[in-house]
Amino acid sequence: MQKAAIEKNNEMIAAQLTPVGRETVQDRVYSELRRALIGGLFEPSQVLTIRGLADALVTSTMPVREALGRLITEKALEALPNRSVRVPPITLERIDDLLRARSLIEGEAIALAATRMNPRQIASVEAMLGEWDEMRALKHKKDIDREATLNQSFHFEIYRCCGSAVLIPMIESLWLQSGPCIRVAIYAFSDAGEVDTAHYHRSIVAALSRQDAQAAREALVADISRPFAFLRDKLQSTSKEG
Amino acid sequence: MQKAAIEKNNEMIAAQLTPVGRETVQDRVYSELRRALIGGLFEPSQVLTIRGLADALVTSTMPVREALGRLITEKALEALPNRSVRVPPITLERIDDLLRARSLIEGEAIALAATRMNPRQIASVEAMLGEWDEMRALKHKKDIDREATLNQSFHFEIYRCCGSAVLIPMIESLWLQSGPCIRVAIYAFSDAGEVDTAHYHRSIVAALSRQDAQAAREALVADISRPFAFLRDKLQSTSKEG
DNA sequence: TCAAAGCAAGCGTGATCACAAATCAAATCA
DNA sequence: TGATTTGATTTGTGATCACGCTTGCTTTGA
Repeated sequence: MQKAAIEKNNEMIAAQLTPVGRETVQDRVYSELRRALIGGLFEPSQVLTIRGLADALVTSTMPVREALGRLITEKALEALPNRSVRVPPITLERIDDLLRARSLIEGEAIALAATRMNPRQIASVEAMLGEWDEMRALKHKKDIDREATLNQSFHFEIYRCCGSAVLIPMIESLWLQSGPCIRVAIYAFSDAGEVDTAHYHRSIVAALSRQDAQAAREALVADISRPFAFLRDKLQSTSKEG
Repeated sequence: MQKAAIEKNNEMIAAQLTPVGRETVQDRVYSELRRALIGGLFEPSQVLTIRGLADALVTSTMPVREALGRLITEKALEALPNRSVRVPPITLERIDDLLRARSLIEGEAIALAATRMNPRQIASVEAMLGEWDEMRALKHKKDIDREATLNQSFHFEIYRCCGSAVLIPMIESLWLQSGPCIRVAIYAFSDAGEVDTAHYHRSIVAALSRQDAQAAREALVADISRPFAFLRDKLQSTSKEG
């Protein structure tokens, strides 16, 4: 019986190769649409069609319609009575509603994380802060996409430490819902002049490293409130004009 | 121009007829699976197949697969790496996780509702309490399904008053996730002898009627903690035996 | 000239088929 | 006898087609 030898050979092969994964087309479509939504590539109130997306993503309609259905159930998209689907429009009530929910849930997640993060994990998110500064130093403005991605990684790296398999998907859903709104605010930001966003993130990391759950929660709420407050003002002024 | 006459005739017709609705097969399948999940008709860890459900619901596979996909994204079902889908199993961590999330979010919802409910709405949920007592008086035990339905109506009637279009879908998702777990506990309840559940609901209504948000939150948390705590003890004792 | 009817293109929905992966059972070999 | 392999059945996934609804434009009639 050369069972052991075969086993060893397989292990050698396994060490060289990297798993190819079994992602379905539907999963890729779903991920791509999520990315687009969080990244603000779609405008609020924009209507999406199955065939149009299928053409753009170079697949058939089948994976797209299932991905759209999933995004509708998590309120990232909206099903109109006409049976067409669109990106939810921005309203003042919705902005306040989203901010309240995010403060509540992400606040709880970071408070939990503050009591559970080990030094290794804290060092990891602290390192992201440095990477951030480098990027900012190099190209004074621009590259909003890269900054947004980094911001997302920063937040979820922390949230993952809260140890809740229930809260994290909810937070993802909230980011999905607020993505299109936030992006509108961010773009307006970069026109209106930069604000020191790094300051908030430093406060968060500082609170985490001394395991101060309450301070972490407050710093986080201040961080996520910023774009919402900006968007709120912008919306109110435009509605006055109209 | 007999426009006014035509208009009047149309109104008369509309008064007689009731809208026929435009629910798709997929929607019906989704609702039915939701009902089954919250009602605990499926056991934890039970595997569901598309064709099996399609046969049981007397449709084709298409509406079922889309409904399953939607339920998977809201974590009401679980996609295994084998690509089969099952009802999520019960674990101690999951129970604590769900209870924490529900206390947080439903607690916030009821606190908001406490400040916003008008006398009309309060009277409505108070009336449900009476209906409850009647049912309980008639058939001493039994009819758990009816009681569960009433309980669900009671809670969501309150939550709807919180005025948040973001929180309510999240609460629905949480009920969906905890449905199978809760049902296991409820059935064990009715064996172990009834507890006075009406007491908690009276406390909730009392707090709401004097607009005491904090008391309402505490009464609610006590109410939803009960089956979770019971289930928790049951799980711990069985794991000791095994 | 303008509103209403009619028509055509586009869309979502559901059914069916083809294919590949997984599962289970019988058959095979050591 | 017990582990392995082989083959048949079942399952999920994706593509395609047919049907009915919606929408926008043209045409018709007053």
